[in-house]
Amino acid sequence: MLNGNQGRGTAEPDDGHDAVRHVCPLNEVLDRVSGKWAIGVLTLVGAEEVARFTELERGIPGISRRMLTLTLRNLERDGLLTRTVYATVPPRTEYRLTEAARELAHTLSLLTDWAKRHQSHVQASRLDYDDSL
Amino acid sequence: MLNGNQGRGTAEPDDGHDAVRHVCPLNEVLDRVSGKWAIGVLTLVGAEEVARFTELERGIPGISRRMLTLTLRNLERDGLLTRTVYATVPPRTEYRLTEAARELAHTLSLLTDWAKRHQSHVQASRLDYDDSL
DNA sequence: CTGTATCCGAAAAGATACTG
DNA sequence: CAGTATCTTTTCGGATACAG
Repeated sequence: MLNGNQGRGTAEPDDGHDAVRHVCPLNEVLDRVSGKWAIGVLTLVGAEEVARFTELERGIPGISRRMLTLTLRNLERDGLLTRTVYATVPPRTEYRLTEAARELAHTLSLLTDWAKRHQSHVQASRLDYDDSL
Repeated sequence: MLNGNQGRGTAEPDDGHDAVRHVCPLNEVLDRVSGKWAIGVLTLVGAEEVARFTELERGIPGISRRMLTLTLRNLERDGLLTRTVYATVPPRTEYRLTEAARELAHTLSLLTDWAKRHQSHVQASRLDYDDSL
């Protein structure tokens, strides 16, 4: 902890090169859920129980196919969701949260609570700060 | 929520341009604590109760002055820490967590718990995934 | 339908030098 | 001591085209 050089999350595959990582567990989690789309994907798959690619694409306005794929792959790699491919024509792929991801989602909801409790404080603080410039 | 186009955190000042933001509270929080150094700074200031600039610089190996400054400014702007400047020579600046930040830190510690509980699962999943490539 | 492959611009972070 | 200013590098994400 407090080791410095904590890598931030990325949607691109992670080589794990950054030698001084993997030390603070908290940054580890944050790496997993950071990235512009991870939370949205996690939340939607969780809400649907089981989700298909195009369904996610439609459910998350603004996401590109590339980013959806990248985000899904990273979450799968980290064991947060499973990917099941049916070799039919047309193909069908199903995504589901793992139990670990469901527990994570629960913990994250506590963070959401914090955000709701303090959102006016944060907003006011920003206005103050920006005005004082 | 699930609105798409959630901006990710940045250490650079945030203009708030990204029109479709500020909708999912969770992404709001994540924006605040993302950035490579935010958690480290938050944690160290919290541990010291009151911290000075150089103290933080020494306590967070690898951080540059620029990034320390940017990170501190963003946290201050969001009302997560206070900055008190004493116009002495040499100058002295003190940083403290706000109450909101202490509550945030507590919630984040629950995330850390998740990370510790699942870190072997995640690690194994990654090895599996990478092997299968 | 479920992806890949490329290329490109934007944004985050690092290096280095300078200052009240 | 506590920052700024500038420049460069690295990483992330968007756009577009193509494919099994």
